[in-house]
Amino acid sequence: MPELPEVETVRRGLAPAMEGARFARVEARRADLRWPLPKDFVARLEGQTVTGLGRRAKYLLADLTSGEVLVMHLGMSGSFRVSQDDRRHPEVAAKRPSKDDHSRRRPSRLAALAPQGDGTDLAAYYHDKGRLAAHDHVVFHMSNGAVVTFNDPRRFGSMKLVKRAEIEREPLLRALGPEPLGNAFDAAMLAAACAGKKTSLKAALLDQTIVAGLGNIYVCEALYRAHLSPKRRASTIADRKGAPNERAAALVDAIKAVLNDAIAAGGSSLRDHRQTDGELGMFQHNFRVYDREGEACRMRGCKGTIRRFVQNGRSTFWCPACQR
DNA sequence: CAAAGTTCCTGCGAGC
DNA sequence: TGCTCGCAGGAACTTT
Repeated sequence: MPELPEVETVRRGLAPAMEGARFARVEARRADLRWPLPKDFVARLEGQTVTGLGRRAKYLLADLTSGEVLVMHLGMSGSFRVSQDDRRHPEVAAKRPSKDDHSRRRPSRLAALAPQGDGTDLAAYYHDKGRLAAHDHVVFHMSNGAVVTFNDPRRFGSMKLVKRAEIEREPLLRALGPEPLGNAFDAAMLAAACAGKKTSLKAALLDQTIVAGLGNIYVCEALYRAHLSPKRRASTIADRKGAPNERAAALVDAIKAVLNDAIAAGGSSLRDHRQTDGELGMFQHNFRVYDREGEACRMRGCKGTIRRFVQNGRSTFWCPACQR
């Protein structure tokens, strides 16, 4: 699923559920996502409060009171879902008593687990396998009643705990290029990074060490908006000294515009991406080339047709008529 | 069949 | 010529 706009959409959805809340209980239902979770993963999370939820490129970063950072990546098919366990509120639970309600079956466990009275003691309420779906690998039961569930069929996603003080040295983050929506990302920077590159412009934009957060969809869309061919050599957006030309400026503007548009639309929903409330992202309806092979180019004055070809093992969609 | 991502490995060319 | 070194491209991971 997830490129920068989808991850940012997820971050915004998770923030109200997680920031300022404590991990009352954590379930690691699979020990292996992309890599094995640390053996003490649950212990290092439970009891910690999330002081902030940030994003770097396609990574989500949850700062914890322990001084560690929970680094999360959605891979290709990962998604987070936030639900509210209303049974933790006695007045709500009382309105609909049920013989099947797990909370009624566990009074003794509840009492045994009730050291604090603000959520931790109610953790037993949350355990409800009937609510879990296939590929729900990690579940965060927050002290505010929010239940945050990580689902990832392909398990290319990952979670890792890193000390805040060592975050700059973290291998996953260390080599990342600038944020495409940040001030550091401009025509001069992009041109300098592409100067001397023998690879294609498309491959350069997918290279997370040049600019961090773009993926296959938004690279295709940005190149289209900038009228630049994905086959063009990356070095041709710079002059011989590495200074930016007009192509670099157009490309930077196109990248920022398409990412901002996509974030405003809640990201793109193809197979797996959902906003954390389960709503679909909407930006897929605004794709101009991605997955539009054979359709007429919609660029003003262009009579071209959108084509697809495989580049570095991945589908590239473009208009050969207006992208040069 | 092809898929929104990242890491690891191999092969090639440049340069010493 | 031969040997590094770095870059570019491809495979692998997994499930639907």
